[in-house]
Amino acid sequence: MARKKHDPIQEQLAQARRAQILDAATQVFAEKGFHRATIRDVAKAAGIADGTIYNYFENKTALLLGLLNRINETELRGQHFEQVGRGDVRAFVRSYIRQRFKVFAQTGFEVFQVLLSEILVDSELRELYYQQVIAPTFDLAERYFQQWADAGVIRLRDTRLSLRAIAGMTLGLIMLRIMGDAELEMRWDAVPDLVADIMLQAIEITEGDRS
Amino acid sequence: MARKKHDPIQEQLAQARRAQILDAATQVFAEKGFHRATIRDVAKAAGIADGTIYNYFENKTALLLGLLNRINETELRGQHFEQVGRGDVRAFVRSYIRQRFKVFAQTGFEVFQVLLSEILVDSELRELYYQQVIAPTFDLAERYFQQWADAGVIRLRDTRLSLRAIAGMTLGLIMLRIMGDAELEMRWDAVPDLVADIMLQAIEITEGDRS
Amino acid sequence: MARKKHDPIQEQLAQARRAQILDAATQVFAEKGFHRATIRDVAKAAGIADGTIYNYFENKTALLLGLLNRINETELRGQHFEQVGRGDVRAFVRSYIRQRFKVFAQTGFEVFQVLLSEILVDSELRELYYQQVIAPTFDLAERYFQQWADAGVIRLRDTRLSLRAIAGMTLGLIMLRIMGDAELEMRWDAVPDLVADIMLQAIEITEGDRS
Amino acid sequence: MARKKHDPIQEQLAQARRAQILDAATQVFAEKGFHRATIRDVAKAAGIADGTIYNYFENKTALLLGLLNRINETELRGQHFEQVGRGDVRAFVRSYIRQRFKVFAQTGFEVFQVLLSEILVDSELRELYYQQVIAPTFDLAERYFQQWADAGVIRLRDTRLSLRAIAGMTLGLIMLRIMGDAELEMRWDAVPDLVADIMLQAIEITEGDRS
DNA sequence: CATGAATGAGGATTCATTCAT
DNA sequence: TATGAATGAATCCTCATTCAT
Repeated sequence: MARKKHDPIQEQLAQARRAQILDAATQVFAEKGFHRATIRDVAKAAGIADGTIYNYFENKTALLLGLLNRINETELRGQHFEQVGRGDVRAFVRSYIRQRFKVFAQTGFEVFQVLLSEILVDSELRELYYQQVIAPTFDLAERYFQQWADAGVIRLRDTRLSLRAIAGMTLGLIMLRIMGDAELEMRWDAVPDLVADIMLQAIEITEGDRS
Repeated sequence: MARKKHDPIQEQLAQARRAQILDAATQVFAEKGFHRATIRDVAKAAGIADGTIYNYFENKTALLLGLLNRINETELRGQHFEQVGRGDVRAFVRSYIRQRFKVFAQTGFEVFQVLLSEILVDSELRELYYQQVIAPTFDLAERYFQQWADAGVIRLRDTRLSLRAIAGMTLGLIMLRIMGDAELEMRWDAVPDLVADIMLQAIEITEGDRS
Repeated sequence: MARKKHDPIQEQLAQARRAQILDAATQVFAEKGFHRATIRDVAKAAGIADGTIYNYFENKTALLLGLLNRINETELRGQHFEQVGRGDVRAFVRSYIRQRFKVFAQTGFEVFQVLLSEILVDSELRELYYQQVIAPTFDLAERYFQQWADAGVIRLRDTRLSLRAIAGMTLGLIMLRIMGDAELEMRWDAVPDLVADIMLQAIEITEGDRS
Repeated sequence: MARKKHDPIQEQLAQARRAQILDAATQVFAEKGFHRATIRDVAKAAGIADGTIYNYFENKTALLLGLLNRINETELRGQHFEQVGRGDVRAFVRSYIRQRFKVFAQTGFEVFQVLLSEILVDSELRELYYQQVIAPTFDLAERYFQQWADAGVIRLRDTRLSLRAIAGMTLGLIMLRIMGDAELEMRWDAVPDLVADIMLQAIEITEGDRS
């Protein structure tokens, strides 16, 4: 009668099972869409019984939230990065953008496919995603930009809007790629630097910074 | 029994009814999502009976295709524009971008909300959308850019990819707006010119053109 | 496009269908119990499709409430009787009890079987039943008894409790019969008068009334 | 491996566990009903794991039978009483009825709630209950009554039916109380004597016996 | 014996679609 | 054409039961 409730081994097993289920859900949802995919599909993909899923997730919707949380964690791990950039704005921006794209690649496009799809038509999920993922990123970035603008390192007419344009560019590129654009699929590696370049042009770095 | 099939009045009525149903579908799908929304929801929103919908659309999926076709038509009407721009690249780009955003506004964000959502997880629809809407736009734009590049009016390292970046920016901004970004909602009117500016910077117009 | 919503013919058809479903539900529930019986069982017994039931009843539980309401209506129709008894207490009581048993017979034992079973373990239904069926009966009866007691026609130490004893006797006899007591099944016709007799003895009618 | 099977200590422990489980089952079943209550509910209420229940009971239904058996045992212990009454019929009846109610109180109303509910819709359980609990009681009582009737101590037109009326009264009062009748709950202590009185009136004790 | 994760059959409910009126 | 009642396939979820630890 070993007390199992808070046994760290049990806890690890449970976490592994959750991950296994979420992986299966990602694949299946990306393929058939959240609604067309059945719990049985997910269970089969995970190699477990239907009912088992409910030992780890309240209901089908909770699987989506599970995916969202996972993204959050990945994002947060990615954010540790902040410190990296000091000194050179150009270097910082390039490095930051690259970092972002690395995080996306880690997360996997399928997850975005699934989440974005639902986010578009589920207002609750939408708000959750916006609050937990989009807004924090914007806030962080805005602070940086403002700092640089105040220091005269960059010139930027409309920080908030420009920021959204860049973020939108990234999001849109991901969507276009998901939509199957051959060019993007083929040359995805070139994308981060392109985005960085466009961004750098947009923020008009002053000469003084260049030297 | 007068043959009603090709009666132009009948035809007009039918078109009106189709439009009425698609409008209702757009509203309902945007609110609840394609799958969560029922045919009954659509029928109620349209003020007709469930069965009536099936006199105008094969099945539920056909409603989505109906929306897609409508977009196509709007887009095509928008494309008439082509001729407008000659002469000045700057003016042309600004005018083109404005035109695009006007078309989006006409189409209505809800339609994108619905279509994009399904496009992300329905490969058939995705291909249809890509072939019918995205690809033609890219092709057209590419031709223009190449033309200018060849004429030395602009300098562009990577036409195809840059193009996708700009298109992605537009798409991404629409998505961010759909997601409820307050800044974008508030200042949507300023967005087209911002996009145009960033685009113009990206394509590095040569000095000669400016004078 | 005859407006069907409030068409009295449609209304009648709907009522008939509801009755048909409730009849089927009664049979099936009585046989297998509310929980063991499936909606499919009920549908089959009613000769309709599963889904059709949901056009007339919100859910499975609503079938129970439907049965309860039906009892109410039968009871109320039975209560019209009130006027009957005047003058002689003995005659009144006998006639009243007989009337009650007639109503029970009309309602059918199966309905009680089903309802009582659930009432015992479903507090909501229990309260509903008590408020709608039991309490009104008690109130009415109490008023009569009190009236007679005040007029000195009967002697009764404990009106409220005695009343419950008599009502309990009736209820209990029904239960014993449902339980399959052979004696009661065989001689059910003799039961009303027996109950009336015991009741009459219990309320000790004074001599004056007898003459 | 000491043989545990017939170890009296083990046996006692097992009995205790069975009792513990049945107690939990009674509470849970009474609250939610047999079907709505889950094995997990019972296990939690008993403070043990789901699986453990199956070491003591074949399946969920066996829990009901376990409750029934328990009632039997209580009843049998109560029946020891028989001897008490000799001599005076009045005293005997009062004492007997009181005894019955004491047994009911011991058993607990919840158990009746649960069992009666299922008995009403489960024919197997119904027969079991009738054969094991009701019938023996009737048989016993009938013999007494017949004996007294033969001895001329009481006058009774219809022994078997009257008996059922009295038993029904008891059963019905219990049901009314379960149904939440405030009067009965408040004055339950007065009930046994009331029942006894009504019963005594019903059997018309001859004068000779009174002196 | 005790545990509780895993199982998967079973059932309530929904909803796209049909069709008689 | 319009209607909306009827249909029944499809699916989410529950939960009794098993069994490896």
